[in-house]
Formats: sequence, C-alpha cells, structure tokens
Amino acid sequence: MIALTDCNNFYASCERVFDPSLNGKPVVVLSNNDGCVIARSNEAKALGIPMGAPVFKYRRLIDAGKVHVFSSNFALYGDMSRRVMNLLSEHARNIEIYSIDEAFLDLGEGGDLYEAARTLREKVGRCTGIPVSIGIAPGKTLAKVATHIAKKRPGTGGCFLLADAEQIKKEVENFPVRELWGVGRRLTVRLRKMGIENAGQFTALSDAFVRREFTVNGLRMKKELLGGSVIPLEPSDRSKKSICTARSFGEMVQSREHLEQAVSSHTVTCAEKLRRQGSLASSMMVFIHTNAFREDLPQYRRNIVVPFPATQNTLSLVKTAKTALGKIYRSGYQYKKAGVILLDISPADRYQRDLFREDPREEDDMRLVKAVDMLNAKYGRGTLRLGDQGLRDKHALRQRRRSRSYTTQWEELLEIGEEEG
DNA sequence: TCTGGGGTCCTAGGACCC
DNA sequence: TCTGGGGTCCTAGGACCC
Repeated sequence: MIALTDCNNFYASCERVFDPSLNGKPVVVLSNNDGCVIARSNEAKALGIPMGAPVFKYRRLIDAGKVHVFSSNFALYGDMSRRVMNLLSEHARNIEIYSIDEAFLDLGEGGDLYEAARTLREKVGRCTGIPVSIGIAPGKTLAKVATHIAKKRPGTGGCFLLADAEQIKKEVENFPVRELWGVGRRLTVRLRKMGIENAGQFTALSDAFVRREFTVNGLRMKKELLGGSVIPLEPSDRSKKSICTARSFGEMVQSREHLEQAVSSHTVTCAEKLRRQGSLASSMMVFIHTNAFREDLPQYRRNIVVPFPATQNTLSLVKTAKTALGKIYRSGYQYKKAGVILLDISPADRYQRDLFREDPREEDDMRLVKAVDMLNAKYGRGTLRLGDQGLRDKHALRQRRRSRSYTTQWEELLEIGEEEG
C-alpha cells in the first residue's frame, strides 16, 4: 500500500509555525517579485482568492479581508520541508519525495494502516507544526484521490484509507475527472466533450480507446483507478536531467550589460546545482523575453541552445552563456525575464575525455571553482562572486514582506520575550 | 503601476543507418 | 502505374506536475 502525504497550504502553514497569532486568519504567500498568490490558508481560499491570482487584481479583496501577506521565503520553506521529510522517512519502508510538500510512502502490507497514518500525522504536527493530510491506497493515483478526500471531506481526521474494492469503486465513480493526478486543463476539456465528468466514466472506456486517445499515460491512469499499481515509487535522489535558473526582473531591463549580469548570475547558480549533484552538462539554453502582459509594448522572445564539451566549470559556462546571449539580444526592447537551462546532463565520474581537445585551463579553473564553493559554503552564498555578475544585484527581487529565515540564519532566529513566557 | 519558478514525460516527424 | 523492412536518434511541441 502507498500513502501520499501532503502538507496543507504548505507555505502559509510555514509562516504560521513562527507566528501562531496567524492561526484562524487568512494568510497568503506571494511569488517572486510579490507578483502572484502561490499559497493560501483555508481562510484566504474562503475569501475567494484564487491560486495564481495576480496580487494587484485582488488588492481590494486582500485589504478588505484583512489578509496577512508574505513574500516567498524559500530558505524557510525548504528547511521546514526537510524536517517533515526526515520524520516521514523514519516511518516508511521507502519514500519518494515528490515535491517540496508531498511524499509517497511505501507502508508495506500489514497492520492498521489508518491508525498508522493518524499517528504519523500527529507526530509531524507535533514535531514541525505543519498540518498534513494522508491518503492510503494500492497505487499512487488512488493515493492522490485518497489524500484529496482526506483534505476535503469533514470527519476524516486528515487521513483516508482507500483499500477495499467496493469502496474504491464507489469513490472513483464520484470523483471529478479534472481533479485526477495527470489530468490538466486540456484533458479536462477533451474529456468533457466526450461526456466524461467523473473518474468512473473514464475507467469504463476500453483500453484500446484510452491508449489511442490519451497515450500510455491514460492507460496507466485507468489501471491505477481500477485498483492496480503500475506507477512505481521513484528514488528521491535521482539526478536532474535539466537544471534551470530563471527570474523575472523587478523592473524591466533594457541594456545588454544588465541582461549579461543576470544571465551570468543564473549560470553561476545552475553550475552550483550541477556540481552539487555531481554532474556535467554539455549544452545549455539561454532565453530572454519581454513582458507578454504588456500588449502596448513591442514584444520579443527568443532562446538559443548551444552545445559544448561536458563541463561543470562555472567560468567556461558563464563565457558560453554570455556568447549565447549576444546572439539573441536585440536592443530597443524592455526585457522582463532571463533564464538559463543546463541540458544533456551526465554523471561526472563517467566523463569521457576528448583526446585532442583538452582545455589546458580546465584543471586550474576547477581548483578555483571548488575553492569558491568552499568559501561560499562556509561564509554564505554569494560571498565570492564573479565580476560578470555585477557589483550589486541590480536585478534584485521585489520582496517587501518577507518573514525571517528563522531556521537557517543565526541572525534571524526567533526571539521569545519574557512577557510571552 | 502591478502577472512565478522549476521540473518530467510522450509523440510525431524527419534524418539517418544497414 | 508500379519502388522493402527494420531500426535508432534527434527535435519541437504539447501536456502534465508541484
């Protein structure tokens, strides 16, 4: 049996852990640059603030509803996630960390699984302050369904066991197809045109039809909805096949120099991630674009992919990225976003060297890069930076309402005054 | 005025191999 | 008029996830 553990309103819940006066009040967390709403407490959802809503469009509602607003604080959320995942791993035979706030657990067969889930939920709540919902079922797709029920249906106590055949059939029949794991906007529309609104109707379609219309993914989904388990648990430590760093600018950017600094910084970040997972990349994509929402302004968007001998060397990667940017940059536009994606990633320990094209500087470069990594690890990210990145972060994010990094910075620890006990 | 960031997988079609 | 069979690799585009 597989359990899916999902943290409730995760980012909003993280903020509440360190300010319990927010309990019972509407809380939202914003995306980078304080642009969109990316997490909402139940109270904020009840006010009618949608997921992904641009803040300025809901300004009135937010002000009127006395909503507590936070800029995103990923240092905090990442660390809280790590704590939750550590606890979960202690109570499962195997765990797949599926996202920052979700994990699939292999619970094995025996015992009272519902009770086990209740105990685990209570423990995570007590040790981390994060409320979670747990759904248990024979496969991942039904575990997702079970978690959905655990979260929405009153009286479940935050846990739901979907095990016997009759019960599975009944729940699947009533489950809206658009809420299924693997069904997005497009599929919802296509299914509706076929008259399919709930998961039961979907499972009634023939295998051949499902395969033809919805590919192997659709077929896997059907089998899992019927109680099978065909989507295996993946190891959580799989290395990434692509590594991306991209940001919107707080204010639009025109100059090539400024874009170069942003692209250089993103490349440095990508290269750090690349080395951390012990990989090499042998191509990269650099992309820039203007603000598509500003229909009154001239639009430009372009990307370029460049191949190169496999490396994890920041210096050569930045050089490549700057050359690539030069090929796609056009003056006269107001740019909103720039990004870098490392591609064709392979393990560093299986690197096949090129007999005829060895870069003599590579070895020296790597010694330097590793020394920089060490110093940045010891004294904090960005302590040592490349000149290419610019002296100051001119493209700094807008983050007006960020909470403190309570768990990852000594200077930002939570202080508890005497009057509060 | 103001609209996020980071990923994975599948398919179709073209180029190429013998 | 009529032109084989079997395969791999790559890419772009589309769809999905959180």
